[in-house]
Amino acid sequence: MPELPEVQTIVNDLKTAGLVGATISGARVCWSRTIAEPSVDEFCSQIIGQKIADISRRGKFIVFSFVSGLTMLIHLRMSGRLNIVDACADCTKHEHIIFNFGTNLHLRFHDTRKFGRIHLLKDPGRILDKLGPEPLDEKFTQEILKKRLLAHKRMLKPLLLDQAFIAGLGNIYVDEALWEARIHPCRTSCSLTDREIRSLHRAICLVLRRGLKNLGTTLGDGETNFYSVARRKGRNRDELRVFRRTGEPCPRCRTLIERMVVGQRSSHICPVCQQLEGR
DNA sequence: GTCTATGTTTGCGG
DNA sequence: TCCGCAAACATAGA
Repeated sequence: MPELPEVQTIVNDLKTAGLVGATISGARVCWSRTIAEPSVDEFCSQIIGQKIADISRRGKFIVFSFVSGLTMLIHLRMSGRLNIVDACADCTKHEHIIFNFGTNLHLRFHDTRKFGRIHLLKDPGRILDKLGPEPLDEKFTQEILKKRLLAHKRMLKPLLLDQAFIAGLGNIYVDEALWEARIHPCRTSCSLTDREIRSLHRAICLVLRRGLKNLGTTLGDGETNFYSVARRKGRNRDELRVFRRTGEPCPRCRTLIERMVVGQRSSHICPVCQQLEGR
């Protein structure tokens, strides 16, 4: 599912495809709930003639900045995808929004589970300012992480998944980071030692950079999996140490990986490397 | 064919 | 403040 490395990969691919500088000539909305704001009618009329000045990422949002000053935010949620296809290509089953450029290309928003959302607005800060720090930004230091962890008394895993605490992490990379840092997901945020915080900070950066280098994580072959623009898969699955590896040996100590539910989310841990020990 | 787990976010109630 | 639960959906896999 698209987390920071997957969303960044999509943004990079959109830019490589040459979308910056292109002007949208119109949009067709096939599933209206995808458009979070404004109304579908307003969205379709306001998008006409918008020239793309930049494409970037904030947390798990794809950010289209237009020359006019308007911004389009796309959140893929679970199964959203952006495809650049020939304008003549038949419309496939889950293509909900189709952008035209007056060329032979289309940008199509494809979303099997229909949870993805698109905003078109003047002030993206209204949404983006609620997000926590960017983990790969140089301003995200150990000290910042420490200060934020100690400010809460919450279970670590749900806290790391909270986009207002830190932006861009999802279930896969949180499990991977906690394993790298040898910390149990049920630990309380304010109980971590300085050493553990330093380890966690490094681990978060490590697993995200690794995911990015491998162009994201595609878990299987299904429709709901991650694919970047042009349907390319990510190859980070082979690099995962614990996620969906229940019953396989821990790469560090060979103990079998266990699956447990933490904060209503499946979690994968090494019971020896990541102990709770009455903390 | 049926049942269940899945994963992101928001919102509600305790 | 924090937690659990449900909902928004369709699909994969048992």
